[in-house]
Amino acid sequence: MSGPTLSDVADAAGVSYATADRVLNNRGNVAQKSIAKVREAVDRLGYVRNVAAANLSRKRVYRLAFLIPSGPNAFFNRLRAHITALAQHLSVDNVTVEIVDVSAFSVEALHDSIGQLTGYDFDGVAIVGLQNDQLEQPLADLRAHGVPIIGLVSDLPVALRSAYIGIDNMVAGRTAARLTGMAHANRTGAIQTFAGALDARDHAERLQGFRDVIAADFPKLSVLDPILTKDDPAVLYDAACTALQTNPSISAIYNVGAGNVGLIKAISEIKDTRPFSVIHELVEHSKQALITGHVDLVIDQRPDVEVSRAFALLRALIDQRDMPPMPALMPTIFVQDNLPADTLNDPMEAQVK
Amino acid sequence: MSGPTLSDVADAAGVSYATADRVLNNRGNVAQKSIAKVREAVDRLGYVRNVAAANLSRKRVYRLAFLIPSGPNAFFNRLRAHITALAQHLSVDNVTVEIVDVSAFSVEALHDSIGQLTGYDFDGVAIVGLQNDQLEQPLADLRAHGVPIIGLVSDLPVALRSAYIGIDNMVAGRTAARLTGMAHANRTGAIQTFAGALDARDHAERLQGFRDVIAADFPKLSVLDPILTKDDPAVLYDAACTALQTNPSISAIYNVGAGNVGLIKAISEIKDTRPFSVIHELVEHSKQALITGHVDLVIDQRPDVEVSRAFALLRALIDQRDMPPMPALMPTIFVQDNLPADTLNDPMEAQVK
DNA sequence: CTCAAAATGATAGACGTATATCAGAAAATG
DNA sequence: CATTTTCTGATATACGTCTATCATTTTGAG
Repeated sequence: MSGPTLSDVADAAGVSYATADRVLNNRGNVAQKSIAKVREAVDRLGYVRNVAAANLSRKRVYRLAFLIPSGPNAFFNRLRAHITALAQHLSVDNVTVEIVDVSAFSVEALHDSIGQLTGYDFDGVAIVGLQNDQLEQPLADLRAHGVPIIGLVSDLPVALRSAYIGIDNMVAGRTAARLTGMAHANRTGAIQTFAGALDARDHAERLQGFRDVIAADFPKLSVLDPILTKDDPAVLYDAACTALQTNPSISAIYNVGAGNVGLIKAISEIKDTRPFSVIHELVEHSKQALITGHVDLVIDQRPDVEVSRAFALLRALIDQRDMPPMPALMPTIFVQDNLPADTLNDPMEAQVK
Repeated sequence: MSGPTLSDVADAAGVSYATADRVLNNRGNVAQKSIAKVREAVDRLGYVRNVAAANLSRKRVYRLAFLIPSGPNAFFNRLRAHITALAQHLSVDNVTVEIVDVSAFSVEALHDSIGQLTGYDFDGVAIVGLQNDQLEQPLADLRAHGVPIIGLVSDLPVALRSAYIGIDNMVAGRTAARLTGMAHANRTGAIQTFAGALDARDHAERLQGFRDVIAADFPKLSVLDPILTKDDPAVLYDAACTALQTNPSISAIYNVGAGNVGLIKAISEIKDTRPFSVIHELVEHSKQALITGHVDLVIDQRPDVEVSRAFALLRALIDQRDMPPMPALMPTIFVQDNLPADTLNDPMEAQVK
């Protein structure tokens, strides 16, 4: 029924429990011959360590750290909220979480924060990363301490993390394009795009995916070059107002970045028919914009799913188990009708339910 | 660090471990006064039972049963596949699953199957249900045996199940309507609808949601009365061909039910521009239809998410824990660009073709 | 062959809970 | 008050693993 125990393995291998234990927890001082015998017995019997018993015995606690960009960005606040909410429920399983705030998009700050992690001994770390060589040193140090590292939302240098949890931004851009194209119903049009900065990899990828699909499948549409906004609502507001007044042929708007409060404000001030509008990340203000009809679509990366996966993955890595089945994350499309009911900006309120 | 133990609670309550244990596992033969003292101590110390230790001690196995409609329906095959896949990975946690096939949509068959569950002693049961009074008796029996019951995909009589996991079909219909409306870009049009049967609650609800949104927000569109198909691909094929030939004003198609193989075939045979097409449930053939461009949208209820929630929920119910945070399930929109990579194929599917 | 080093076996206590047994105390009954 | 009934406490064993200790055997080097 419930599988073989380590004693069974020891018996089958013809060694003592102590030796089998030495092999499994590689404590050293074991002859190669014995190691082989035990490994063979493990395979033959299909032994899997009873993690519950093991954790009970060694009073295991999973001390996890999440490095999240600080600042007013609503998406990261939502991410933070999901982390704390889930962490509270996982405290039953001896999981403790520390959220480390990192100055947004600063390589230096991230570098230092990762470096400091080595001091406290965390058992696993999830990082909203950057693709930058400067991060290699502290990451390698962390790894050397045997700490599993995963990239979250935005990837780290590939060689130095065990996994990445986040969406494929090219796919996100393609999805946005597909629906924008559909909404034109074979009419002609021009799509004004906005981005925070083009050296932000996710922004560039979304834009690329968007362009690819429009070019391939919607020849009557043209994609206007992105206006760069630094994700600043004020900049976005001004830019959107100007663009809309200057170019009456704009039939759609797509912002690959953040700062949507400004964009929504600009759209809400349009008197006649507004352009078809697509933005990213479902947060309180984008949700409201869907409901009030100022925006048509929100492409979301489901931070709740990402967070829950991050926890599961880190635990699996720490226990050195194999991972549960996890199909690739795909961007989710929200319209005003399939909005989740929960509040997105207030973690405390969400708890109450 | 890791919370108080039951011994701590006993001490705090001024009773013996044995008495504290009697209270927590309500073994009876304990004075009201003692019960109160223990309860108070539990609250005061914030004691939570260490489930891992408890399960270890009592060699707990979670024997779960899933009652799933049998037959060639691709969606339910996919559901089955997700159940077995996840079950395999949960075997580490002593979870065993039995999938009980039930003749599709037959109240009598479901009645009997539920009745038989009482014999084998399962620890928790998930049922793809029907809203029918006849089911109350066997469900009540099961409950009397202390077996948690949840409705999956399609709900059971509300009073007799602990929870329902599935999407709101009204929302699904509304979502379909919103996007169909968008795709008309303010043009006029007529939408031909299809349904398996209108006494199937999910079909009726989807249709209702669809109609509501079109009526409210897209006055230039009309919703044609549904053609009833019994979810039979052959019927659907014939009906779709006839409708499309007879009524050239059809600008869109929406099938709230199954049997899409037939519908897709009919659409693929159209020579000039095909109508905008929306169907439900991402399975291998609907995925292919998206890729080949015979269908524009697939509204999916994410059976993988449903299954994983079902497991988590059943375990929580069995352990009498409180549940992890679970925001309402919302229908997911797939276009050809945000398709999951994994194969949705399954053995049954091959036979149908 | 000798002696240290390396490897192995045997075993015990701990983790927190479940379950059972038995003796003894408190309460209810007449 | 005696007697049954109900309740309580004390204690032991088990679950599967980790960790540690100590004695013993095997191996390798000189």
